[in-house]
Amino acid sequence: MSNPVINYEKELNEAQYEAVFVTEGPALVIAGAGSGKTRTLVYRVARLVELGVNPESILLLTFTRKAASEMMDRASQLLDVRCRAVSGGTFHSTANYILRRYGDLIGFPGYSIIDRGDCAEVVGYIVGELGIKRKELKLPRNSTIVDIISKAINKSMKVPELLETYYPHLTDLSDTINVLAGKYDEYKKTHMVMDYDDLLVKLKKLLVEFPGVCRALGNRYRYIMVDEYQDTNPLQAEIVELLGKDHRNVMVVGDDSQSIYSFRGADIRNILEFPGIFPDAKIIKLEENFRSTQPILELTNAIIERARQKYTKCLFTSKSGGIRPQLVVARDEAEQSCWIVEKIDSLRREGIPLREMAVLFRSSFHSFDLEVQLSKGSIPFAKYGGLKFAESAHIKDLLAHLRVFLNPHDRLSWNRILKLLPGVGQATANKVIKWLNADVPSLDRFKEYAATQKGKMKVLLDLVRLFDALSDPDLDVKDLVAITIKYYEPILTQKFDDYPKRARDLSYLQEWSAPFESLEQFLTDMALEPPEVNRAPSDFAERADFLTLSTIHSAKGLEWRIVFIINAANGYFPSRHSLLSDEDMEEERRLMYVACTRAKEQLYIVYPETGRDSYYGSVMLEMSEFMRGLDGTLTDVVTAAESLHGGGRQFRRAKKGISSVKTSRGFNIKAGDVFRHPDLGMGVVLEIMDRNRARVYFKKLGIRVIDLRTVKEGQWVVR
DNA sequence: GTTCAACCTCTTTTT
DNA sequence: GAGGTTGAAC
Repeated sequence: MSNPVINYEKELNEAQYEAVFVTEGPALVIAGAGSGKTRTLVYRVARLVELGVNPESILLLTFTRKAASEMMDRASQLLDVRCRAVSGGTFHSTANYILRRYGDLIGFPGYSIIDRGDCAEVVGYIVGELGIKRKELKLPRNSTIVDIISKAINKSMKVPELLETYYPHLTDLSDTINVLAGKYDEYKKTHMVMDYDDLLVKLKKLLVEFPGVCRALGNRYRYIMVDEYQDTNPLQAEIVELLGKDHRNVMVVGDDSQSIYSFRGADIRNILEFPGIFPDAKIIKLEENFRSTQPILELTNAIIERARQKYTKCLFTSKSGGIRPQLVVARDEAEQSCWIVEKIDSLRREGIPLREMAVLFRSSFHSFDLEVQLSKGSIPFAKYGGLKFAESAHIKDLLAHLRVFLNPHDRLSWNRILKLLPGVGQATANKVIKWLNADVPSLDRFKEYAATQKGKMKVLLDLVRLFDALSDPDLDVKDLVAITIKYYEPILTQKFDDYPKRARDLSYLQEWSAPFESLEQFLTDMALEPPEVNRAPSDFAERADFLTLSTIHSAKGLEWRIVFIINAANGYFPSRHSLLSDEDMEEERRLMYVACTRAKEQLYIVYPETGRDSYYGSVMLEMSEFMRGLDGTLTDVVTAAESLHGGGRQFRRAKKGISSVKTSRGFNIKAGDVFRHPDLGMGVVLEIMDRNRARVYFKKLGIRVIDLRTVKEGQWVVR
């Protein structure tokens, strides 16, 4: 504790200082993008601990565990290690922590947590049990049914009511889906499982029905801070209210113009109505932007000013200078990817590390093409968002074995692992599970069953051997994972063509499991806060410096010197699902705002002029409507072809008139000609550089400069 | 009756 | 790519 006293006045601006020093009573901090929100929270944690508050009685609720743990690290550096002891995490992990202790009061003495995929499987199982004719009824996919059930809970609506508003085409199925929702709930109760929503629902139930527990928890968490409050749902708001009602030391921090999770039930009204719940709440606005340069801020302010809903603040910066955001028009997705790769390469050569750059997109599949091109261009990257590591088939396979080992009641996992055995399909799996459930299911019972089997069914003994190996009490979590991997590897190789990649994931999983003290903790954590990278750089050299690819949702709260936004075209971003609803379009706009405000120094917004459509083939696209009217005024508009290779110089030259050239072999070549090179394949001429050189875009290799003296006339196909 | 390979479609965002 | 569907092969 030898750190010098923190100089709050020097290190914070006025508004931040005020937020840090309001240590008692309710407070609402409206924090604009890049206004030092995290900094403020960190200093406030340090301040409270400095004042002698027990760190464990500070509850810091954030959107991801990583965010909480980074804040605690920074506070520790500022003050001392006591800050590491702050109770921090997501709403869900905090709910889990509390329910593990008090769950028996509401009928859940123990439980496992199931993810969205598991939920869908439960629904599928129930549909089968009830003998519902999927096709006849035109029942939507299981995952859609789960979405409906979850949305109903998060928006506090009844299923039929929700269907009317959000899924009008499914109102005919209202009764069926309602029945399914009921059965689904029953299943969870009898099998002792909770989904993500349950964690919040059950926590609230506990707080409401057991005032004593509520008081005890309020007493334990004397200082509550909630980050990203604009993205909480009404259920979460009620939980905060219940926990804080005695001491009222509740500070919520957020930005109404960055609310991007309404699809998950988040309600922007939470933040706007906070002063209604705590009428004496201090309202503090952080409006100075420390992140972006003036031209970027001008663009982002313009984007959000055009929103229908008026927001509560206006950002300013004292930073001047900086280059204007660039709006880059590419011919198609291939050219877009190609441009990004080249641009990143040239920035890297200028000495900017990859870790200072990010490519952001609306939907995770938007980056597929780019991922391929980056790999070809030897640019290492990590991808965030989209299908999670923990949700991929091979990881779920592996974990299912451990889940059965821990809890033989888990019928979903039994089903999964049995079907992995050769010669075992759904019918056999059902038979085994039925037999197991005729009595109390246990590993011994399974062993008994396997022993009686003959012929093909002897493969069940493989599983028995696995469970025997896992039963050694001296093994730690990492050993258990290692043994299971060894068992699973032959199945993996057989099942997946891309098994080397997946095998790497498995060893990564093994690494990840090492610090856990119990299998239960490990499995809970995998459901609640799994590793977030879903495509990590493959080797150690690459791990030193890599590019970030991320969905905008996963980029929340982060910043980079250079940001690229791709596929900024109507239908992609804004998403085509949102085009018909004003409300959804408003959220898309906020999403664009979040994306652009991630950039500190340079911002590139890229879109392709043509796209692929499964019905129409090639289609024309238009620039994202959030950029309309801002192109050319607050952004520079360039085409990808011009901009490549520091295109300015070549662009001028092209303008001067070299658009066609007579080669030394005596025939004319012009930009736009399609051409077949004997070694490089099909290409299109982008630009004639001089008498002897042209830049050509090859389908296979991207852009290459070729020597015109070497080409023969017969190779050209004039368009 | 059962498994499994080959085809199809569709792809928003996440704790 | 993952989930669903279909039909051949056991």
